[in-house]
Order: sequence, then structure tokens, then C-alpha cells
Amino acid sequence: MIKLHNTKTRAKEIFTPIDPDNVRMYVCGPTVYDRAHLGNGRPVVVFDVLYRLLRHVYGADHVTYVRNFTDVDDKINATALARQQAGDARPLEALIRERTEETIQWYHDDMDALGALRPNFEPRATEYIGPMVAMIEGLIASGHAYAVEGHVLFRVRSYKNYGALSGRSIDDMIAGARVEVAPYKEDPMDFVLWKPSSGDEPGWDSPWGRGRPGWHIECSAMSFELLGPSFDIHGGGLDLQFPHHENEIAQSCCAHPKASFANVWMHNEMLQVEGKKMSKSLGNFFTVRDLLEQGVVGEVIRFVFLKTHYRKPTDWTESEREVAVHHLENWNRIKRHRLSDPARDFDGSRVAPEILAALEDDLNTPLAMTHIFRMANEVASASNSKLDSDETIVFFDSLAFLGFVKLDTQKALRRTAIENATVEFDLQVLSERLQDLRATAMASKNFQAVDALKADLQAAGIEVQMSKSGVSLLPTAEFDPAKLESLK
RNA sequence: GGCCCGAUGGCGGAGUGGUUACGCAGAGGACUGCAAAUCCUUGCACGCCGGUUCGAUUCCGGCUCGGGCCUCCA
Repeated sequence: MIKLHNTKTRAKEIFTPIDPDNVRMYVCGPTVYDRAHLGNGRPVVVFDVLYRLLRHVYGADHVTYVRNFTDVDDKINATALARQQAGDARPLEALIRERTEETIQWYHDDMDALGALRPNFEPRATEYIGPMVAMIEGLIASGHAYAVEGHVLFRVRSYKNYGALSGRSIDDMIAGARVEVAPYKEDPMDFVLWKPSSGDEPGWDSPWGRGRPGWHIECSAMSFELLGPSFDIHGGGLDLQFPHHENEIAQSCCAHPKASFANVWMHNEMLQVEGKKMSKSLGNFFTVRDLLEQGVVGEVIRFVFLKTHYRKPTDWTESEREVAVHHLENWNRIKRHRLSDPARDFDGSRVAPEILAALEDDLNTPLAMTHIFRMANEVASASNSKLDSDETIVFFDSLAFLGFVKLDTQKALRRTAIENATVEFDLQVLSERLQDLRATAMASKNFQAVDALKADLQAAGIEVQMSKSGVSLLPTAEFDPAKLESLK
């Protein structure tokens, strides 16, 4: 039994799908004009967890997850215009297409790195212009929208529940509004469904002239086309609650009065960086790609996200990042020590029941992580250290269920990369020499030679670990093969 | 100004009407030639003021503080 917090009712409710054979979820995707920043990753990971849970409970073939790409938007146009002004002579259309294509590719690369499964459908807004126009025509016909000066506007006063999702009244909003009101609007709160395109701006022919859709209608049309007038879950960031989701509800409910639209609305809280809102002006703005390039692997990011409940703000900090690395290293080591085949794949089918229970309680990922910690501890400290025990399998299957598969860290990746690349100097030889020196020293109690070699290795950027089971040399970021030349 | 949300130990972060998880850091110990890693043990909290109750960190009200949204934003 899954329980989810429904923004619409502000309560945790038992989730009952409209059709258990086809559970349907829509999540607002990115506007594709630039790299996804770290905050963009949070809803992706949150709803990825929900997607995995739904697939587990209802069957992988009985869940439909839609996440759109908004590929028509003034911000996209702006990036293309900027390139024209910078001297690129190609037509706007070509620049826009190139930009959206590459951004979608980036998005896939980055979200894959976070361990997120791809949704079943990733519709692009530009492929659904027809349905948008049709929906707008219907709204005009039913009196919920009006065309004026090439624009089509939604008549907010015509939908009596407007503001219910975010708990606002139209009058309150007008009182506190800071928007300048276009003169052609009947009411200040009316929002645009269609707007005219001029010059070489992207545009499509419509009953109201050549133009392009407003942002909000895109999601209403795409969700209708792919999931129908009523579906189960609609997700997105809390910042989308108003106005985007409010407007979606108004459009869809007026266009399909007999349908319920989304039954459950879920919103993830926002991300902060070192306690502050991430913003360009504060200079703490960075993309997922920036982090990946700095060697922060995707699963570290995922770990930090899952350690906080999705309905609470989460803080991206240096220390939490280090905690994540610590645990991933730990799990990686357990994998090497407790599995006969450390490369074995896990599909999450044997996820621990307590982890499932935690997730079924409104995606309590922090509690799920606690169970992971406990299981890791049990597996690592089990007196019976036999390989591939049931507990071990369930542990790694649970990790896989939560999206932790690679269990790599910066250090592990670097080690692999360096070891593959290090040809001129064989660390294995040095490792054996150190081992021999140490064995001699253990007998003679004279450790001078050992310490000298250890110091040289450390000076070359190698982490030296010695225990009774042997020695291990681990190149660090400062590893410099040239400094080992004298040791040959 | 309007609306929404939150306040738990040094930090992060679950949960509960009555014995308060867990992680990181700290302390002690085992192991270790040193160091690291690992393992064991362990100290530390429920913003303030009222109310309901036999009993509240948990429910209700007020206050204070913090965050978010109202403008493109996940």
C-alpha cells in the first residue's frame, strides 16, 4: 500500500490508481536552453524513485511515466539570438534546433549519470502544436479563453477553483502582484495560451495567425495526448505549483470538465547550496555537468538527494558530499569482499521489505537510507564472511533498487583511470618491493628502509596502506609518475 | 503586502501521546612497527509561552526565528 502526500489536499493519502494495469504519471521536464543545474536534478531523482516503486508494486509494464521537453520558449530564442549577434550567420531556426538538440542530449547524459531511468515518453512541445491549438480552440468555444490582438488568453475568472492548488485567491494575488498588466487583458491574472510570433521567431499557423504556444498549455496538451484527460500523479518542483500547475489545472479541467485531470499532485522542495538559495547572482550556481567534471560522481549527488525527504529543502554542502563518498567507498569495498563476482548485476527485485515499506510511506528515502546503513553494517561485520550470502544479495539488490549501481567514487574512478594509463611505471613492482622490505623489517625491527620508500611514494602522490594482509598503493589526484623514476 | 512550509543532539536527518532512529564528526577500546582503513563501545536534542491530557518532542492556539512562492526558474 503506497501512501503519497497530495498537495491538492495537503494530506498523506492512500494511493489508488485509476487503472492498476496502467498507472500514469506526468512530471514537468526542462526547458532546453542550457545545461541542467543541480536543482533540476532533484525532481528527476525524486520521481525516479517513485517510478521505480510504482514499477515494483504494479509491474514494470503497468506504469507510464511521461516527462516533457519544452523546446519552444523565449529563453531558447534568446540564446539563438545571442549567437546571431555574436556573428553566427545561420538562420534562427537552425540555431534553435541545434541548441535544443544538444541540450536534450546533455540532459540525458547528466540525468543518466544520476542513475535516473528514462521515462516511457519524453514528448517535445514542438511535436504537439496541433493538440495545443485544438485545446485552445475548445477553450475559446466554451468561453474559457478569448483571442485578442493575435494573443489568446485564458479567462481565469471563468474557472471557479482557480488558486485551489496553491491556496491563493485571485483577489489576493492581484493585490500583491508585481507584474505589469498587458492592456489587452480582461483581467490582470489572465495568462497567455498563444502568442504571436514575428520575424523569424519560431511560429506555427493558427486560427489566430502565426504564433507559438504559451508555456502552460504545453503540459496540458501533452499529458492529455499521452495519458488521457484523467491520470494518477502529476509531479514537479514546488516552484511550479504557482502559476504553472495552477494554470495547467485551469486549462485541463475547463477543456475536459468531466475528467479529474491529475488525482495526486506532488511537489519536491527546493535545493539550497551551503544554506543559501542557488542563484546566478550569489555566484553559487552550477550545473550537474560542472560537478561531474569535478569528479563528483552522479551517485554521490543521488545519495545527497535521497538523504533528505523530498518535501523538505535539501542543502548541498561539502560535508554532506564527503559523507556520501565515504559510504559509497564503503559499499564498494563490501562488494569486492563479499561477492564472488564484484561485477555482478542487481535488478532490485529482492529489495529489502523495510526499504520498500519506507518508500511506500510517501517516499521516505532518508529512512530507506538508514536501513541501507544498517544492512551495510551487518554485511560488513558478519562473522561468517562467506561470499554471496543472502543478506549480501538483498543489500546490493536494495542499493540497486534505490538507483545505486556503480558504487564508484572519485577515488575509485581515478585509480582505475591511472592504473589503466600507467605504463611506464608498474606500481605492482613497487608494491612488492615495499612488501619485501617490510617483511624484512618486521624481523629486524629496523623500519628505516620501509619508511623511506613509503615517504618517497607519498611524495609522488600515492596513498600507502599497510596491514597484516599486505600493502596497497593508491594513486591520488597528485600522483606524478615522474617522481617515481628515481625509484626504478 | 498576500500565500505556503519548517523549527529535533556539534552538524545532517527520520520518527513517536508514555522506554527518543540512523549517519557524520567527537570520546574510549580492538587491530596496526608507524599511519590509514576496518570493527566494537559510548556521551550529546525534540525553538519559546500557554492549553488539552494521568502524561507531549509528538495534538491545539499564540509568539519568535528561518526558508520558499507571488517574476523565467525544478
